[in-house]
Amino acid sequence: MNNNTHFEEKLRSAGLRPTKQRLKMCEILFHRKKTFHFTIEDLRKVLKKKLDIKISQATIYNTINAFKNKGYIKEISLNSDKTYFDTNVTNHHHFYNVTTNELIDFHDKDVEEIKLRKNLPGKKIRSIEVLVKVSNK
Amino acid sequence: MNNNTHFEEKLRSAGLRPTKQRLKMCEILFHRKKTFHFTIEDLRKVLKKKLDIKISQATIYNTINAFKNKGYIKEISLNSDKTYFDTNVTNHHHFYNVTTNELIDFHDKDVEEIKLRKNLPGKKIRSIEVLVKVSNK
DNA sequence: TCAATATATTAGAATGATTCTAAAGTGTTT
DNA sequence: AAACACTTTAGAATCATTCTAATATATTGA
Ligand SMILES: [Mn+2]
Ligand SMILES: [Mn+2]
Ligand SMILES: [Zn+2]
Ligand SMILES: [Zn+2]
Repeated sequence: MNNNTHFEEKLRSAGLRPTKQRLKMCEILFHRKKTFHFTIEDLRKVLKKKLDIKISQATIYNTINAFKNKGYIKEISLNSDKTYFDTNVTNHHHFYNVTTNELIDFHDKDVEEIKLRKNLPGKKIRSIEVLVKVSNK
Repeated sequence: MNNNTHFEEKLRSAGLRPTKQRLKMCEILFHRKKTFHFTIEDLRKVLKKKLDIKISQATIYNTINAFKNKGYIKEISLNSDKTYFDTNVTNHHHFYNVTTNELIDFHDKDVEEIKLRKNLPGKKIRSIEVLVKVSNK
C-alpha cells in the first residue's frame, strides 16, 4: 500500500474527500518519523518549499481544524501569539525553551507518574499534561 | 496603612507612577483573598461594574503588561483565543473545565511532586506546571 | 460516460485581540 | 510655577484566524 492510498483511506475514514491539497498536507504531517510541532505559518512554508505547492490559507486552516476535530493532530497550550499544533496526539508532556522557542516532547517515562490528591466529583479527567519551561545557560 | 498607600508603594516599587487608573486596577487585582483568573475583557467589566470607572483599552493593556513584566501577575497557557492572567504568581497547577471554561488553581499539596527523569544539560528550569483538563459528568 | 449533485478550493473581506500613534493630560522636580 | 517626564486616551494599525460567495473538483447513479 503506497502512501497515497494510505492517506486516502485516512481522509475517508474521517469523512473527508481525498483531494490533492489534503493529500499534500498529509504527506507533510503524517509521513515522518519524528513528532512535528508547528504553526500554520511553519506548515505553509514546508508545503511551499518541500512540495512546491501553494494552498490557500482557507484550505490550510479548514483542513487543520478538521484534523484537529478528528483527533489526527492536537493543539498545544502555550503562551504564544500563534497557535501550535502537534502530530503526536497521545497524552504527553513538553519542554518549551523560552530562549529559542523550541518545543520538545517528553514522555511518561521521562517523569514519575502524576498522582492527583484532589477529588473531582462530577468531573471526568480528559488529560493531564506538564509544561516545563526552560531557558538556555 | 490603608490600601491606597499600599498600592502606591507597590506601584512605585515597580517604577510605575501611582495614577488614578493604576490604583483602580490594583484594587481589582490585588485587594482580594482568592486568586483571580481573568481576561482583559473580564477585567474591563469588573472595573466598569464594581468601580464605575472607564479606563481606555490602551491603559488596561499597558498596565497589565507592566504588571506581568514585574512579576505581579502572570499569564496562563491555555488554548483560548483570549489571553488569561492569574493573580497567583507562584508556580502552581490548574484544572481547566472544558465544559464551563472555568480555570481553577490547585497547589503542590494536591499533586505528588513532579520528578523529571530527563537530563537537561545547559538548560535552566523556569517552571514546571501541570494542566488538567476536565469536563462535566 | 456524463450530467446532476455534493463538497472543496480560493481570493479576498471581515473579525477580533492586541499593539501602536501622537495629541492632550497629569505627576514630579527644582 | 515652569520645565520636564511620564501617562492616558481615542482611534488606527496589525496580525492571526474565520467567513463569504464565486468557481472548481469529486462523487453518484442513470
Ligand atoms: Mn502572549
Ligand atoms: Mn484555539
Ligand atoms: Zn508534542
Ligand atoms: Zn492560577
